[in-house]
Amino acid sequence: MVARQAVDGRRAETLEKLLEAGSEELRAVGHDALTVRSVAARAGVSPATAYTYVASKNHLFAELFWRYLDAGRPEPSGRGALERLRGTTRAMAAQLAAAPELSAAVTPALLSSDPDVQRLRLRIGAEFLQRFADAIGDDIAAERLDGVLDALVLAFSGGLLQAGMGLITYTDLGDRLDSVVATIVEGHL
Amino acid sequence: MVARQAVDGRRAETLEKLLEAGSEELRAVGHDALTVRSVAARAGVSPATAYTYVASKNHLFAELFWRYLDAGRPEPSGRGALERLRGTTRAMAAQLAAAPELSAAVTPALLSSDPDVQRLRLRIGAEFLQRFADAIGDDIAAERLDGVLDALVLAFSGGLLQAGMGLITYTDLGDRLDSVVATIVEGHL
DNA sequence: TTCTAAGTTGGACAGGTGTCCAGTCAGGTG
DNA sequence: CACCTGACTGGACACCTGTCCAACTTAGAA
Repeated sequence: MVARQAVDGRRAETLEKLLEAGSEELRAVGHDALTVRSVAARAGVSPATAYTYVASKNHLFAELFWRYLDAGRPEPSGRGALERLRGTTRAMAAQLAAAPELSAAVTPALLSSDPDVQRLRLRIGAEFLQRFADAIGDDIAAERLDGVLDALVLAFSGGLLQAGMGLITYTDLGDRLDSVVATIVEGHL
Repeated sequence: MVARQAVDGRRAETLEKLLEAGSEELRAVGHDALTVRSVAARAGVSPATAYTYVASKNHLFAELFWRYLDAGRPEPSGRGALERLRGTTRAMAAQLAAAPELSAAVTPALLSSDPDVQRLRLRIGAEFLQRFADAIGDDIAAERLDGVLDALVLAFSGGLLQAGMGLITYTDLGDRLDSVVATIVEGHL
C-alpha cells in the first residue's frame, strides 16, 4: 500500500477514481494549474474526501509517478552490461518522455518534506538502484560495483533534475544518458 | 544584475537589507516556515516593497544561493585533472554543507517556473560547468571532454537532488562525489 | 525653498493550501 | 426490518501567495 492509509473495498474504488482524475487533470491543465480541489471535482468527490486519500498535491504526484514507474519495469536484455544498461536507461528515459507532464510534476514534488512523499521517494530511489543493478548483473567486479552504481544513480537523478529544470528535454535525456552511461562504465568492465 | 530590476543608489541598500534579512530568516526558521512577509518584516520594509525586489520566495532563495556560490569560487590547484576536480567538488560540497538550510531551500526553488528563477538557474548551471572545465584544464582530450563534463555535471546535479531529498547529508556529499568523480574520470586521462 | 520623481506604504484582492467537524447517506449485520 | 458503522459531504477556518493602487515620504535638482 502506498496511499495515505490502507484501502479496501469501497475506499479502493474511490482512490482509483481520484488517481485517474489526477492523471487526466495533469494532462489537461499541467501541474502548475492543477489543484487538489479540481482533481476532486473531476473525480466527482468532495475536497474533504480527497484529502483523506492524498495528503497534498505533491503526494498525489509522487503516487501517480510511482504507479506509472511500477507499471513499466523493463526486462534487461543484451549481451553485456553496457548494452543492458543502455537499454535500461533508454527505456526509462522513454517512459519519462511519454509522460512529460507527470515527469515535470514529480521532480519538485519529491523534494517536499511531506512524510507521505518521503516514503514514496525512498521507494522510487530504491527502484532506480535495483534497475541498474539488474542491468549490470555480475559483469562488473564486486569491489567496483558500488562506485559504478553510485555514479549511475547520481547521473540519472541529475538528468531528472536537469530535465525538470527545462535545461534539456525529456526526449534528449535518452541520448544524454546513453553517452554518460558509457563514460561511467568504460574501464570498469 | 541578478535581482528583479536594475538597482542603484537607494534601491541597492534596500535590496541588501532584504537579502540579509532573508538569509537570517532562513537560518532562524528554515525554508518551509519562511515567508516573504516575514523577511520583509525582519528587513523593516513593507511586503509590497519586498515584492518589488523579489518575485517570489523561490526567487529569493535562488538569488541568495547565487550570491553565496559566487562569493566562494575555488581556485583549482593540484598536479592533475583528477586531483583538481576532487578539490573543486570537495570545495563545492563543503560550501553546501556550510549552509545546509540554503542548500535545502535552493533545490526545490530552482525548479520553479518563475522567469526570474529561470535566469538564475541558467547562470548557476553555467557556473558549475565552468568550474569543472577549469579544474580539468587541458588534461583530457578534446573529443572526450564533453562527455566527461556532461557526466560530471549530471552527477553533481544528482548529488544536489539526493541531498535535497534527504537521502544523503550535505556532509556525505563530499565523499560520495569524490568516489564518483574518480569513477567517471578514470580511463579518460 | 519649492517641486518632482523615485521609493515606500497600507490595505484590499482573488486565489490556493490543508484541516476540522457536525451532519448525511448507504450497505451489511443481526 | 432497524440499526450501526464507515464513507462521504458542505462549509468554515486560518494562513499563505502574489498583485494592485492611491496616498504618503524623501532626496536632490532647479
